[in-house]
Amino acid sequence: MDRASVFNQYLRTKGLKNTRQRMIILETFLASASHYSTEELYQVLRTDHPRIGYATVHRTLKLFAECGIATELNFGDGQARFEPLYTDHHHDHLVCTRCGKIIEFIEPRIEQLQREVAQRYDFTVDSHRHELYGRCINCSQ
Amino acid sequence: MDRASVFNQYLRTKGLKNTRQRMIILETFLASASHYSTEELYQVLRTDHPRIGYATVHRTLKLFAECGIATELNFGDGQARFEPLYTDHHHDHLVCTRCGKIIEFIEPRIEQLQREVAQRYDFTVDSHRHELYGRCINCSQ
DNA sequence: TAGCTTTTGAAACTCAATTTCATTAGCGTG
DNA sequence: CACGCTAATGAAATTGAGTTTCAAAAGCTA
Repeated sequence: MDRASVFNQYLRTKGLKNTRQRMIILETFLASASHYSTEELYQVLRTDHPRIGYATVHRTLKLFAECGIATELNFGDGQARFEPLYTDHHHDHLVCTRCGKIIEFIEPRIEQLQREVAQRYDFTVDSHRHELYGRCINCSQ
Repeated sequence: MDRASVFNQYLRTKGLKNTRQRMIILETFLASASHYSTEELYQVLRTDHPRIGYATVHRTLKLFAECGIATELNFGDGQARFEPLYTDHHHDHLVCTRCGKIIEFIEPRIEQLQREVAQRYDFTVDSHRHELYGRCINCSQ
């Protein structure tokens, strides 16, 4: 089932409504280069849909996270960011502190070690954050 | 060189002043169980030093981070937290989302894999964040 | 289509972080 | 030690992302 269907089904089961704004935001969000903050997505939407309000964008992104088609990220710049979630391959992030570029990486051995660590402390992990900050190849001199 | 000396030397080289407030905040911060938010440290200080203002606590914690004796953490609860930095053993965190308990863990094999990942993308790492969120042993049913 | 419920969007509000600014306090020099 | 300069302090104001409010508009179900 694709992410649009997941979202629509989530709306239906929760008794929420399938509105024009939500569909436009969903479409734009899924089509976009990911890692948008609310403000950034709002600015992108303004071009073609100037009547859609910031609060609606914000609430809709929260809904995406709730229903599992997006994850909320925070890279320490004081703005929450969202990315479409691909359930079939978990990844973490390299964040360039100069140009803002975000690189996704997959490293199953790290995931495995995380499970080991959690077990060591009798800890039940629900989620994790793992980001490396520094310079991407273009920004290192 | 201990952390108090590092801070004092930092003040001197930057032409900043060694004030009563800064010394009190430093002492309380180093003596404390770590991972204080600004607000929490401010509340602790209020007991014995009610004249020290919130802004001063905030500015002083930022100074600690600047001079390298503390690191700024963010566990997604909307408040920055600070912990005294021990340069001799880097660690990451397990964060209990129910009781707020914070467990520090060390796993050199994860550090090593991080270096591998960075190399894979020609990325120069300056810092990283790695936190596992879930339930500690007391909070899992 | 009616009637009920949710959504929208503008504006207001929240809350931590940060800045402002007049007063106070370090600190180097004479 | 006092002078004078500079930085620090603390109360209050400001910022900015996030969230809530509320009257009007729109979706949904019968």
